[in-house]
Amino acid sequence: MKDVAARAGVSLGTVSNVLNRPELVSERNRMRVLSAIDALGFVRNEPARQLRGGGSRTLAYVVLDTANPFFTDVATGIEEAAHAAGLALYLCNSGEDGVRESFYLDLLEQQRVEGVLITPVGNDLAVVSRLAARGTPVVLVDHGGGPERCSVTVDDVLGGSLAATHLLETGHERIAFVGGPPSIRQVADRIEGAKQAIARAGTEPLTVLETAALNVAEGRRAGERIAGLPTSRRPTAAFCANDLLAVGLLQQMVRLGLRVPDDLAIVGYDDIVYAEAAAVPLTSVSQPRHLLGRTAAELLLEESRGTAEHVHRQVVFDPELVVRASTNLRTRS
Amino acid sequence: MKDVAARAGVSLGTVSNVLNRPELVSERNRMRVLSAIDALGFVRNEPARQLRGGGSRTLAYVVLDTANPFFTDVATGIEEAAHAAGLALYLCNSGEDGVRESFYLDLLEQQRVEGVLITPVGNDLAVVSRLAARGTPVVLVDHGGGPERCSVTVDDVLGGSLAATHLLETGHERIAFVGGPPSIRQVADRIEGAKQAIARAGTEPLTVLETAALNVAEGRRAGERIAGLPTSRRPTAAFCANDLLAVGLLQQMVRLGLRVPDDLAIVGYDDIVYAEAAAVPLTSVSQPRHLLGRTAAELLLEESRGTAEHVHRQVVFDPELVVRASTNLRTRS
DNA sequence: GAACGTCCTTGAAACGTTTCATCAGCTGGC
DNA sequence: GCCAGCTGATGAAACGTTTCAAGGACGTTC
Repeated sequence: MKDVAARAGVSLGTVSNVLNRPELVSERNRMRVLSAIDALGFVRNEPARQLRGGGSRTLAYVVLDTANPFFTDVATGIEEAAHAAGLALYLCNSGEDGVRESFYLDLLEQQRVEGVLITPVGNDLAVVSRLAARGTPVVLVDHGGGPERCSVTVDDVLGGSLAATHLLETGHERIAFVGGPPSIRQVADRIEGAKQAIARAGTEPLTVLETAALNVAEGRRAGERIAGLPTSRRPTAAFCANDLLAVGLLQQMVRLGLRVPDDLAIVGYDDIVYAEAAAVPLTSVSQPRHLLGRTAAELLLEESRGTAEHVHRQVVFDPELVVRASTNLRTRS
Repeated sequence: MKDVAARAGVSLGTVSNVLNRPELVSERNRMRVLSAIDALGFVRNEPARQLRGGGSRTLAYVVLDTANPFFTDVATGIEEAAHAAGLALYLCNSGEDGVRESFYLDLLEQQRVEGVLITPVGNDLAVVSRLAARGTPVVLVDHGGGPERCSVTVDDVLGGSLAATHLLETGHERIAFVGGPPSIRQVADRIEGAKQAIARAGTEPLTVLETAALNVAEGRRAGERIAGLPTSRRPTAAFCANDLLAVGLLQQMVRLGLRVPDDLAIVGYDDIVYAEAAAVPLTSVSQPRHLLGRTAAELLLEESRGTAEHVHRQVVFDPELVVRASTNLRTRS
């Protein structure tokens, strides 16, 4: 910047004014400074700027798993809102690793970002609380955090209930839940919702087929277990904790010669793009991913800009059921 | 930091030494400083640190599209290498938007990151060149950029050739390519490779079914077109520019009552996790995504740390064919 | 007991901005 | 011709670190 000032024949302060309050500078000097900047290829030094001025104009989202399409859609929603407010968004991938998560949180705090959005790895929010206590605004995404924190979630109990209700209405009385481990809050809530709906209907209680993880391979394994049951005890419908499981389950059914939805109806969760693209398009519980992200970003902006007393809010969205061929007998070819 | 020094009863310099060269400080003072840091909840101010010291210990990857599993896998590879070198990785999503891309590049340059990895939006590398010319190390990912730049790519001509050769070897003589627009370098190269293989075999020339984009919906549309052809002119095999197209094509075939691979064999590209999970598991050309990312990060580190004369390298990986049921008659149920 | 090392600690300078009080030069009014 | 008021430019201070030359305390050696 010193060089720019020298080349334009003005003082340091004037260059700074051109950059920050151009209306205070005369036309002539503004031009000279701008052309000097251009000629020298000058690039503002953001760290120095921040040191003096404050704001970093940057938000960060610590993602649980970038490989999961659900989270990347949420991230897109966040970015949209951030961009509208003139802020940049950095994505950090914790990869479900608590150590990496806190590594990134430390870094972001040191970097003095304007605020942090996070889908935390576990249920222990100690690191997050520390961050917030020291003054960095934090919003939890797809994870509740009590009244002293902003959060945005989707009602998983309702989602479970929607799925089970739909299966009951299409005539199923023997329903299995496929998913796990139940220590994941989302899984537990979805089971709970399904159980409630079934209790209301008064039919046979929900069977839970626990899986070790929420991926395609586990879905296939669950498919083997279901197919191995005697017809009399085999469920006529399966509600999967997410679409990856549902896809695996569907694939295994086809392989073993069982028909979907005739022999087994399937409901997934998340409504990822591949759910519709499956050979038998999957009925799935859809979450407003985009809106989830956008709302989270807006809460964060509100918290970070709100001068003094900001009221923490916990926003809960409702999921929706998307019915497709995997449960709908009439649309079968 | 001043407060910490005061509370510990030492000078500023000593606090800094505890943080950066603890071996120079006496046991007693080190303890006092550390406990003062703890008590005060002191967090290093990274911008100030950078202003004085230099390095930002941060890399960034400007991703073309975070919703595409291919790129998130590449990102995972990058992160692994960055982490091993003690650096953090920020992900920025250009979302195939040139304006956003250059917004992020500017920001990263101002932020003085150690280096930038990028999968550029278009073929115009002007912004990238400017960045590099000013001294920020840049590595292109999945995009070639001439000898004056480091880049990491996969040989798409070879990939196209592998796919076509496999189809020829399994007895197909009427092969269609599904994909587009051909202005995308990857698409053009894959067509080129397939054409070469077919020319070598001397069979009927490749038909190209151009699509407007590389997604599932376009795949379904292509499926309609293929199914609509009279049997005598209908291809017996389709090579799709990526797996999303292949998934859509497969789905449409099933819907319209055509069998895969009997009536139409299908080969996809990218080998995304959903390729294996399709109801008829897809044969696909697999790219070493993880390795691609790791190598790119290593090149960047080499360039950013290499003191003076760094030789730009263009690394090209070979793709591999993964054969599954969508082309392999023998494994059909 | 003086001279010399070793080991720690210190204070000041520097990094590249922004901000702010001050000042120079003009214009216009009387 | 003088002064008030205004516009625009200026230089210095400040932001929170790191680094480095210099100095202090203490122990060892002759």
